[in-house]
Amino acid sequence: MEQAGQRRRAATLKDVAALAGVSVATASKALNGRDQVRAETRSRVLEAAQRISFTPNSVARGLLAGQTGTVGLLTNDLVGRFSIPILMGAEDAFGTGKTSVLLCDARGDSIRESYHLQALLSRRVDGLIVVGSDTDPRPSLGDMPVPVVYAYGPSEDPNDLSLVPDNVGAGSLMARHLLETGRSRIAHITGEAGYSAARDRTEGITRALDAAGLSLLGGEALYGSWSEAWGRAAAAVIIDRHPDVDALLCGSDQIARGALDALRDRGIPVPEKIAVAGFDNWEVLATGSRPQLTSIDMDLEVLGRTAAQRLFAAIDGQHDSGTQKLPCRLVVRGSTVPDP
Amino acid sequence: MEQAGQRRRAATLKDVAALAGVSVATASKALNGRDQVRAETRSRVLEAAQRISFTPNSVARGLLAGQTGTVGLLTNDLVGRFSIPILMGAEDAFGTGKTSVLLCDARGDSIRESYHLQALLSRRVDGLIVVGSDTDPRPSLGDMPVPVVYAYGPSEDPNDLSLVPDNVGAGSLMARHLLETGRSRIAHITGEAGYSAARDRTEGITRALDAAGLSLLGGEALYGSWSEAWGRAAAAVIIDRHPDVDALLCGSDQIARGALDALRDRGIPVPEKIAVAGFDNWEVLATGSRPQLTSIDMDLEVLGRTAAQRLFAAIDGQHDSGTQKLPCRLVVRGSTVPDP
DNA sequence: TTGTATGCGTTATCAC
DNA sequence: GTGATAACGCATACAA
Repeated sequence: MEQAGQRRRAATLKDVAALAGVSVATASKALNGRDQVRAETRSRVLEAAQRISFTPNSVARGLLAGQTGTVGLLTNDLVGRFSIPILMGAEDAFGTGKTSVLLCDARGDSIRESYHLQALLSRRVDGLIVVGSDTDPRPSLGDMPVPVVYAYGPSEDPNDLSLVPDNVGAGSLMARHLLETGRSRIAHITGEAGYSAARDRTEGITRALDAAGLSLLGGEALYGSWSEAWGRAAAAVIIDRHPDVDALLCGSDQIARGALDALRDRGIPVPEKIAVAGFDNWEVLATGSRPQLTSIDMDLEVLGRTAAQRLFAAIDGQHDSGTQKLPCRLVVRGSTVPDP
Repeated sequence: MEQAGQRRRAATLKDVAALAGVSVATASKALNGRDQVRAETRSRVLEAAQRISFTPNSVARGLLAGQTGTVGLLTNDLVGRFSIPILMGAEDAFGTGKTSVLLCDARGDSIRESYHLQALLSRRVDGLIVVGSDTDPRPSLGDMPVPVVYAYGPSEDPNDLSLVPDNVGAGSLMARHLLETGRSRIAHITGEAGYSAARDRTEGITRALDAAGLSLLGGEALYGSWSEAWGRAAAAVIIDRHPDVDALLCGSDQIARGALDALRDRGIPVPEKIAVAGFDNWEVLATGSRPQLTSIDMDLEVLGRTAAQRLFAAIDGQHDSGTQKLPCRLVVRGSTVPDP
């Protein structure tokens, strides 16, 4: 540890102007491509700016314009794997422009959340994206001085704009895939019934089976936890109780991995005898297994990007509201269809 | 979609002052707890601020103070699982104060990186944390107008301050654990040799074995890829070639999961006959397996927090440099020691 | 105790 | 084409 030499303060427009021998006004015009400046002057200014590596202070610019070019992203579960793709999608959509993302993780604590909210508001973000930790509706932030878009977890208030994955549709999509590939005795193992994601997927599955004149094997879904251990246990139960089962539709990739394990232990070939499918398309899990796992991808990056676009629109004055469902995508792998 | 009603602009100090019937100066003093203001006046101002829910504009404040209270976090691999804990740690350390994090993901593209860097600099961040996508040294950003701390992936320039996990130490730690629990015929399956993390861990392992008068089974590590498939394949090879192996020390939890699978296929009991261990302590993988996986946790959240603290110190003028290694932590589970 | 004036860095509006 | 000046919202030195 040593004491630092005095760090040079960043160059300002005044420095550039002085170096180029013009006024700040002219320097500003030259740098911003205004056409009321002589070519020779402009190049002189540009060169000066280059020389002292001038970077315009967008804080000052923001103060003047009343827009900071920043948005707040308030998440509640950064560790979970759902926030990240959303964040990336949003960052992507903003990144191409000149908007930066201020990230806050409230860790599911509402005290922390309001604290962070305060900080973001005081930083005068142009808008907010609130990312839920699950798809269950959450309390609205209420009336905010800037537009807000809720992503993944919707707001309870229908006057807010929320973007969520269409889990019901996802369930139907997967069920239809299994039906189309010749399965008819389909069991459904899923996570905690407290999660609307679990219930929605189950509903979608049930509907699709219904439409085909079928119902779930055993009459209902097996709710448990979002873990491999539960997948193993539930799969074992189902196999014992319904030896003629031909598909294990699992509520998450973790559960599906557990189911695959259980089948392997019993020497039951997948997908030949029993198909296995998951949700979330968590690459590492889905592509690491034998066989690889058919899954549903919620396209969260698209969701994040869409949220960013909607937020832009809202900042532009386009008010919108309600909970909008975004489609999910089926990813077929070897666990439901034999590899060629 | 409907046109929004005019959104009310945020309240300013002037509004508060007007409402309280004082000057902005007095209002400012009252709100900031300066003691040159009459108690009655202060309460009048506070009440006015409350009424119109005034939030001080920290952009304006930052312009004045020359400090924005924001730091940039420049990562190169948000999808990967290493950036997030670091980010959380940093966010945690900052969050308790009044610093906010501007997040940018360069996605490993240096064009994108310099673009984001420019944006952060123009936003006048007080400092930067650069998170590498792996532990290999990366080019320095060079001379920056603000302090920079490199986390996870060190800078090539020793004049920069870098914080990295001690992978050599981690390797030794794990090897010693295996030795202490009675293993001596230890094979090492790891990822791509191009990664310094792989080489460092191998080195640490080799050293520890050396100190015990032993060497790796087969004489050297098996380099491959960071995947379950490789873990399965390599484990199979080792078992065939060295039937007396008593430990498979794997370079990542994914590889270890593959190894566990291969052993299970052959009916070899873990840990009774062969111990299996991984690195990274990726909870979902490590706790989902049978038996659960002993692993090394790089304590990345601590690393992120430390990076934030170091950055604070640097902003305060405490210059520091060099690549500092942070200790890793052994997490013992059932794959090396029988469950009680 | 309170108010006036100044400046932070930038852009826009107006004179020149 | 160029330059002086006001304004953005706030905090502070200084005057009253």
